[in-house]
Amino acid sequence: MTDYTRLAQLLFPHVTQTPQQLIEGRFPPRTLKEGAQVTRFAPSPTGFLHIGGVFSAMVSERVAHTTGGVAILRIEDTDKKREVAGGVSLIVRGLRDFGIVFDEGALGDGEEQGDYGPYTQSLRAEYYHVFCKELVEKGLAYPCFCTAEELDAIRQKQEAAGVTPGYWGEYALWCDRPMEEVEAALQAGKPYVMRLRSPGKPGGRVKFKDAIRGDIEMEENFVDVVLLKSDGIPTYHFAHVVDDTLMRVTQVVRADEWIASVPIHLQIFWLCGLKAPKYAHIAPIMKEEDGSRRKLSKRKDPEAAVSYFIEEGYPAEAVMEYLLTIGNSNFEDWRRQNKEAHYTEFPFKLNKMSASGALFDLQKLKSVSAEAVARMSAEEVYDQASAWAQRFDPAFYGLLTADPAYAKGLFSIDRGGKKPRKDIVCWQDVKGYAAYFFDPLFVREEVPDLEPAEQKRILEAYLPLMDCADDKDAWFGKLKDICPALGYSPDVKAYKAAPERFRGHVGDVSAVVRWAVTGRKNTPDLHAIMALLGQERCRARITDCLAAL
RNA sequence: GGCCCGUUGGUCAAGAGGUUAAGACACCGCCCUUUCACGGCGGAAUCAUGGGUUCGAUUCCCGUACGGGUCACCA
Repeated sequence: MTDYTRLAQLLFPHVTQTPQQLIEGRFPPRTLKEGAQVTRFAPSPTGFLHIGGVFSAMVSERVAHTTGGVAILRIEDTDKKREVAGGVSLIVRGLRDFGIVFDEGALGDGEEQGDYGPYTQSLRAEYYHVFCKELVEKGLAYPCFCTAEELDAIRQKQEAAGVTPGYWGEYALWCDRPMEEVEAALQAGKPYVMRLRSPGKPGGRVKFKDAIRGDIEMEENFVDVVLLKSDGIPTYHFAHVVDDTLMRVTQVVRADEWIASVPIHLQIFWLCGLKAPKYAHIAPIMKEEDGSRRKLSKRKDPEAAVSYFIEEGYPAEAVMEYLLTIGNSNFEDWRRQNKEAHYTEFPFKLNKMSASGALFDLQKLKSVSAEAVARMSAEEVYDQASAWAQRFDPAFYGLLTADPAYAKGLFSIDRGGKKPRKDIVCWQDVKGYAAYFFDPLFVREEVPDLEPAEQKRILEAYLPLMDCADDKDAWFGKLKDICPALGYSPDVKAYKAAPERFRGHVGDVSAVVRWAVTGRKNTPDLHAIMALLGQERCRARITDCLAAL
């Protein structure tokens, strides 16, 4: 028995399997069609879900599903210090709110689905140990008993000497200690971490291909990085290698801050005798502040929390479409050519992603959202708006759902044609948009242009003729009919040709009626509004108005 | 500081060694119109910078600047 196998036995007496057995037994190859990608979104439950996380999750999920592959949601809870209670369900629920669905992984509340689990890293300790044990046997990993103070001293020494900081070369104190010393430390029960015995050298080079950036060449890793922390839980680097191998991930999609550690990852894959997955490092969503841009941050930008978009009432699919336009700029063209299609039909491509981070543009989100709402049917608008109101504006929810047919009727005004209105950007806007349809919300907030006496003449002339059941031509005909006697032109062109001959035109007349009935100077099609409001309500409003004049 | 990445209008961006350098959002103007929208038409606005290579560079190469990332028992 060599020293290495003895050490491995000492370190991992509980490990009986080999990586090979795991790979062939518990985690067999998947049967997928040619080109299908297995991807994963692997968040840490360290706080609320962030729009950048949604972006990353969406890209992973889209890549998997547009290629006919599998999307995994894996929870990276190896940092127990930063973990937040309820963090997992926050993520799962948030993602579900946006319609991002995974085939395997965490479901929240401790539940999981899929055959390649567990999908929560804290539950996978045995697997990491299996791989680590083999590395020890091959002399590629070793225990390090350095204290935080010792590590600190090393760092200071390196800084003073101006050399690359890190646990490597002569600074790797436990790399070449005699077996007796290691055993003694172990016997003494000193805490230790497991480190990689890196074969890399300063100045060595590694090359790899990134799906978004193309070929990248970097200095190879020569640091004896930590594989297992003193509590036996792996670092990200090691967990990435083991998990993505066992889960049969083929395409890693992650934030570009990971580019710098690719040499470490590639080296661990190589030393474990494993094939590394393909990588795609996506640029983060940025924010502009004080004239410069920076990555959107959880800490500093609470408006980046997905809860913000939910509360404002942006339709989930609108947010997804916005993210898609950031991700693949040809999405917009596709959307214009496929007006009716669902966004999941768009062929998302990693290699069309931008290598530099896009500024989050609320203006653009609003436009995309208005566009998305305009595409919806009155039924959909009603369903989604009332679902939102139920959560965030119960009083309005009551009004909206008291008479569903009426509410759907108001949403169908100027909707569905070739040129739908785009007044509703998010569900929060609905209340303001529809207020005058509900007596409890009705107020005359704007002031009409005409004098009260003039308004009175018009309304008195119109009221006896008003019939909300008229069809549009008959309805407008009556407005025109009262024009001549009042001194207004029923024809706008005639008015414009000789304005001095009239007090105004039919548009001015209808403006007064509009104001009396809706309290506003601008509304969608007034005929449709009055038809929906009904004769009684319109008469009451005009009568009230008259009484106040 | 070392290493890596990036830089086309205000924003998102297409693009190719020779183009009038697409398109979208926002902005401005006009048209349509009973209001507002919607829609249509038009406008203003961009290749960070200095050197090369080339007949020709925004595109290729090198440097510079600026921005970003990373160098943890965090992910």
